[in-house]
Order: sequence, then C-alpha cells, then structure tokens
Amino acid sequence: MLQDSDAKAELDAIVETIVYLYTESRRLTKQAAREVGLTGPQLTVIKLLDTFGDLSLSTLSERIRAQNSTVTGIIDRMEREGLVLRERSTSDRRVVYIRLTPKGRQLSKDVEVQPMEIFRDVLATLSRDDTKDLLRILSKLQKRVRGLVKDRETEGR
Amino acid sequence: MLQDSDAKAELDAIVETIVYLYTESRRLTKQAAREVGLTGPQLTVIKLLDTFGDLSLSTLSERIRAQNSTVTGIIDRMEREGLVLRERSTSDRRVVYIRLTPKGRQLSKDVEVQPMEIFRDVLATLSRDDTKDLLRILSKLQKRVRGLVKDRETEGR
DNA sequence: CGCGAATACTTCGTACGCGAAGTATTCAGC
DNA sequence: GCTGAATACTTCGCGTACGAAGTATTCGCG
Repeated sequence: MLQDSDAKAELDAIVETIVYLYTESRRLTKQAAREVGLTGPQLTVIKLLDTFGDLSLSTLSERIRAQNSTVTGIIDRMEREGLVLRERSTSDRRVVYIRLTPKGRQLSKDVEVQPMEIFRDVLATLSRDDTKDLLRILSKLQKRVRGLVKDRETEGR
Repeated sequence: MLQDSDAKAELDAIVETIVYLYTESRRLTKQAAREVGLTGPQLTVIKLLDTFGDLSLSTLSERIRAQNSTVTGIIDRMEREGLVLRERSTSDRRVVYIRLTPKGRQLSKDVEVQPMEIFRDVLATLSRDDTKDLLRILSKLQKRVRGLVKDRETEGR
C-alpha cells in the first residue's frame, strides 16, 4: 500500500510548486520595478492608485495584504520620492487618502509590467478547461482555509 | 463577445487566490512558531535540519528559497539563541555546516506544526481527482515559468 | 607550480513586514 | 453632551530579504 506516501509526496509537490510560482513571480516583478527605480511594493501601489484612484491607507493595506504599519513606511518613502501625496479626509479626519502625483502617474504609464505579470502570462497559456479546473480547485481550497482561519479566531476568545 | 474580459477576470481570481493561500499559510506558520519563541523562517530551518541532518548554509538557502546573505542573518540569531552551531567543513574550508544543538532538536520535537501546515491540511481534503488535476496544471505552469526565466537569463548576456 | 576565475560565506545599506504601544478622531450608549 | 470603546494611522523595535562588495578558499588550466 503506497497510497499514503504517494499522496503525501503529491501534497509536497503541490506546496513546493505554489511556493515556486509565487516567489519567482515576486522576484521578477521586483526586477522589473528596479529598472525604473521602484521596489516591488511601490510598483504595486502605483498601479493600484492609477487604476482605482485615490485610496485610503487602510484600503491600500487590505489590497496588498499588509499591515497599516508596513504601508505607512512604504508611503513615507514614496512621498519622499515625490510619487504620492498624503491628504487628510475632511469628512473623517482620521482617514488619510493617498494620491498619485503627476510624476507618480507618469511612472505608472511608463511601466507596462503588472504585479505578478509573469504568473499571469503563463496562466494565459493554459487551455480553457485547465483554467476553469484550476480556478475551481483553488476556490475550494480558499474557502476551506477561510473556514479554518475563522474557527481559530473564534476559539481564541 | 465577453470572452476576453471573462478570461482576464479568471486570471485575476486565480492570482488573487494563490496569493491568499500563500500569505495566509505563511501568517499562520509564523503564529505557530511564535508560541515557542521562534520566527517563521527559524521554525523552517529547525525542521529541515531535524529531517535532513546537518546542511551547509548554501543548501539551506536553496531549500528555503532565500539568498545566502539572508540565511547568514537567520543563523546568526539562531546561534545566539543556542539553537544551532556553525561548523567548518574540513574537506572544503569555504563551507559552513549548520548543526542543531540538543536544545534546537528538542524544540523541533516540541512543535508539531510543519511549515505551510494549514495549506497541507486543506490540500489533503481534496478528492483524488482534484489533487491530480491540480498537480498536473501547476506542474505545467512551473515548467513554463522555468522556461521564461531561463530565456531572460540567456538574453541578458 | 602559479594565478585568474569560481565558489562559499559574510558584511553593509536599504526596504519591507509585523506586533505592540501611542495619538488623534469618531462612534455608541446613556 | 459626555465618556469609554472603536477606528485610522503612526512610531518603534526586531527580524527577514535582497544586492553589491568584500574575504577566504578552492578550482582550472596552461
């Protein structure tokens, strides 16, 4: 009966591959950003702001899956470089909106690479069926992880 | 003809989900490590050394997909905490082997969580067919990314 | 043998990335 | 309308994470 160890090897291979795809895409994005004097996260922020318009710092944090304290630092450095501006909301003075400067907007236009671009490119080469299968299975996984995460949060109270 | 925008939305969803699964698994691993006074990478290193025995710093770097300079720092801190030892190879004096101390080995036994554990757990709930499909498609993606990466490296010379 | 290239690792500077604690502002309920 | 809880953001300390430059050692080849 090799089923168990086979299954385990398959799981390892899947985890290994996901980690590879993620880290490699990230590395290549970083490399592309570098060529215009940006870091990976900074490129992501610029593209988000260019696409969605001004965003509050919290919204930005959610979008790039980072803590507010992390994004504060990223915005600090981008502000120093004249790529973005901080603007207090008048309706809720706790909120800070981040806005692209002309320089920041121009830079966004200059860089055609999207975050995780390489990953997207390669995904686009999959057959229609493979794409659908992949999304279906991944969604299943995501749903279950969300369930587990919620359980842990609840249990800790 | 909505095919194009549909397809694009699907790609976005896939990328989004992969990023979610990866970052969430990482976050939860970090949390588990925290409970025994370790960081995420440190837990990973301890588990690797406990499983494979002494490893050179370079081997360790490859395994955790980080640069040597990063791992040097991680090992510095672990050595300071008495979890590992550095040992010069006698056959090649450039090489440094990293070895678990009894304290480090004990800690590894104490923590039952593997790196990316949550991801593994959830993967294990997939049907046999889904698992096979997922691995098949991901392998395809990985192969193509490897191809692209190799192309870029070659073209830059 | 001898010496330039390659390899293994370290050091340094900068940028994330996080959690805990702090500040300012708004909200909720009385 | 007052006050304690909640929310948005910042600050701080620490640990990655990387690339470039530096050191020590080994390899390759004439």
